[in-house]
Amino acid sequence: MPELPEVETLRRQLQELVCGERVCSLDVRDPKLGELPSLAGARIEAVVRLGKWLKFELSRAREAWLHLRMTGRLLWQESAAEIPAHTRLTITLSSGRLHLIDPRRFAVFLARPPRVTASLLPDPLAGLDARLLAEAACGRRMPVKSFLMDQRFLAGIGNIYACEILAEAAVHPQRPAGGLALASWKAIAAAAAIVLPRAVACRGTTVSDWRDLFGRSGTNQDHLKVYSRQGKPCLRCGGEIERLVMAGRGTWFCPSCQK
DNA sequence: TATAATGTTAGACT
DNA sequence: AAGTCTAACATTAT
Repeated sequence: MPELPEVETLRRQLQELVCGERVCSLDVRDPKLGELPSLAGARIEAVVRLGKWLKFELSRAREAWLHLRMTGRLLWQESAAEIPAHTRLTITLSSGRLHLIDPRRFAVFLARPPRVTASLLPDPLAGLDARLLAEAACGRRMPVKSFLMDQRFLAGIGNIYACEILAEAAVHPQRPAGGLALASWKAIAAAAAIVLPRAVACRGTTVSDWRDLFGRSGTNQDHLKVYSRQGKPCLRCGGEIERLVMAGRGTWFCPSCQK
């Protein structure tokens, strides 16, 4: 579910809310989470994002890593309200409780850094560099959409934002990444600089179940140009948005605008 | 009932 | 060898 803008939304809200707080207890409700870090007594010093990973930096050089995968979300509760359905983990702090809610149960929570966190290129929210993109894609025949979503190259872009960035850049998702001209990479970098910060400002895209730390929907769904819009008119040319399947994922684009 | 869903990855195939 | 595709994970919603 959550991509870079959604995870960044949580990071900002957490940083504001729980920094300096001490962990009272950790309540594991789903054994599938496996061995969990012993966090009780630790103080949360910072919350950092690496791609779609959230890293909690704790006192005494401890840390915890969270990846929400498809349906994971975090919910902050200050009162002793009922524990929501699909809660897999509850972290109790002095001022409230943090629930990991995750119907599909794909999310992972680790005491150590995951095997692969570093991507080749800088964080997309800091701005993509056309030259670096062209260099990283050089010689690759993989489609540009797969390239944008490949966390080894770029960390944080998932299916929604790959589709939206390519629509904004007017680049066809099936174009081989290695064959793109520098002008196309410039268009993609410029598109990402519009799409991603706007999605962060909107607290993410709620097309089904995404909610922020306080249970509120995001508003970026109002800005989607192609995602999930097959058969609807392109907002730029009026033509029909098409859907195809790439690497098993729905892929939406305007065939007349995106070449 | 069948299909698809915001992610990742192991294993098969080319 | 490198790149690409499929299935699997588990559950809900249409």
